Amino acid sequence: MSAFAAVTDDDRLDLIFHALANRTRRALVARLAKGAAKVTDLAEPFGMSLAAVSKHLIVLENAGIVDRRVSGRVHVCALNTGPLASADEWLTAYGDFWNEKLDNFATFVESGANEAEE
Amino acid sequence: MSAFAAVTDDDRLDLIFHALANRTRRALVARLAKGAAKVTDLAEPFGMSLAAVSKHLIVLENAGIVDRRVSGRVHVCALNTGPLASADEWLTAYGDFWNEKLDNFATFVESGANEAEE
DNA sequence: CCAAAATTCAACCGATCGGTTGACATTTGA
DNA sequence: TCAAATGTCAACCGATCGGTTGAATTTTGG
Repeated sequence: MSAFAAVTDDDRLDLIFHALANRTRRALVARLAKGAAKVTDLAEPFGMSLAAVSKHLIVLENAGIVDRRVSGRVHVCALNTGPLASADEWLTAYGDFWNEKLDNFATFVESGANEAEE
Repeated sequence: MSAFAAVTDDDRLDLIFHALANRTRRALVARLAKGAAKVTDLAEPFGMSLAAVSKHLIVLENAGIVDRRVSGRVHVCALNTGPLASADEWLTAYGDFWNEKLDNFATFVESGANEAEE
């Protein structure tokens, strides 16, 4: 609720969905779901430079999906499920009607759907 | 399961999460959750060109989130919740352990967490 | 028949993405 | 003490993003 530089829900969802829109970052999330790990170990399975994985982790961190604890020279990363829950809430808010109005396109098609015609 | 140009789950999730990583497109999804609509009507609330909204709709369509029915010169768009459900499944697969190992970072911190040290 | 409507297409633009490499700062351990 | 380890930073690169404008295409209605 700060007066300046207000961070909106849209800002947060932009960061969260963008962070998840990359398979390397999703793999990092999947890996971290099994437990905390340091950057070097996280980078090992991927065929790319450490710097590249480091940048991916920063993207996840900026989205709030990953927490980091620095102890000495090693950075230990861990999953923060809060933002994942936010994304999940957004999805279910606009998608959980797959019970009531399931497939509104099909119903639209057979109803003649004058609503959308000019 | 075609032999050539196999489309993987990662490919699909890339498209879906990318499509949702933009607030205009999320607003379009929110709008379409209330019912099918034609492109011009969908574009009206946004302060941008029709072509821009058209491109956003194509992104959503390529992700499978939006279906399109062309009747004459109007294109009627409708939500397809399938891909939203896929994204939801991914999220819950890697996030629903917020019951059992809730906040594995906190537990990691106080446990000494030799697992991740070198 | 023909102008207007609906929409995409094509070209362009600056910004961001996802990767690289090399330099840098800090910490560790022998 | 000092080399190796850990990780980020900075600069760079080509590709993609998100928007614009203007032209093209198709369909409609008078």
